[in-house]
Amino acid sequence: MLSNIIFYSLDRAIRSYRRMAQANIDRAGVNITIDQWLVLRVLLEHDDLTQNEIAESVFKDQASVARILALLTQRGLLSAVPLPHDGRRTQLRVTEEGHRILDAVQPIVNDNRKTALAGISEDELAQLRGLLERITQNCHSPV
Amino acid sequence: MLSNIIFYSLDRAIRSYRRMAQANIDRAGVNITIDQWLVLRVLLEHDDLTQNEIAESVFKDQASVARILALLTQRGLLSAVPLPHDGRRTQLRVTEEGHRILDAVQPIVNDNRKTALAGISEDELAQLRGLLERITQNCHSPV
DNA sequence: AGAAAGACTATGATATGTCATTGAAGTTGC
DNA sequence: GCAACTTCAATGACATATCATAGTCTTTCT
Repeated sequence: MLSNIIFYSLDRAIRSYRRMAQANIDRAGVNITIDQWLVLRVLLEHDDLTQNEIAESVFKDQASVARILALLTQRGLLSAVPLPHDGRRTQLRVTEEGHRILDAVQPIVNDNRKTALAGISEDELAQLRGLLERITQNCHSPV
Repeated sequence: MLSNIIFYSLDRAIRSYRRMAQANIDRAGVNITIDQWLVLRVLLEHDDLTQNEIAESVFKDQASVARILALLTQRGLLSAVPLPHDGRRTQLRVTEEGHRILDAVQPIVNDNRKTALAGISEDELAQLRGLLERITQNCHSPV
């Protein structure tokens, strides 16, 4: 049975969460994806990261980040100001509209987390986190 | 910090695993994706499922399954024989080549699992599974 | 300075995820 | 036996994941 396979359970958990999270954002009438939200949120605190740094911090590919940034900019949630000291890069600033969306989404995200983790204690959460970290570590070690 | 967010840890764990798993399959010279492998494996045991049934069993969308089936058929790993009693459907049989690939991939998948779960006890695994199931359940309940 | 090496962004190609819809085929109710 | 409903597969549209590479800009080395 697939349900015995831990990675199937993992996949199911994260996908269930993503579906619920996105559905709740959509229902609130906010037009953003959770991945875009995640990137935008990182940029709120660090506006001078390279795409690779952003990618590392949200555990995505540089190519994915590039496309997400393009969409965020195109939708006016982000502004890209050329950096004087490096012609390849830009400073990525969250716009007014971007702030509005971040503000609108934050409570939804909090609710989502509460819903998803209902009935799970702090101890269990810590254990879960620890196990996930170990799996991540194991998968990174070069064979 | 993002590392405090459980869903970020979840996402990271599953993506790390997927990257490692796919890299190991590629390194072995087998030309298949893990998602295609998963679907093919299900069809090995049940060749008369509808796309929706397959989708449910591998926790994917019907649209995703349709495309994966098209690719598997196109690559000759799967044959689609029309079902006499229902003109909309076909019987999906794993071909010789499909069997060869399944046989080649199985030991790699076993190794991957072993690598990913190194140092994690049966008890911990059971707990992990339980927590993931609870999260999945929580996310499914209608708000 | 000039060349080689490295960093950075953008983009092509392919696969998948998700929602929505279409069109075909089966089922039910009358 | 026909109309309404349901099931099923295919596909369009868009977003993301991944790998690879191109093109630009910077740094380093000599």
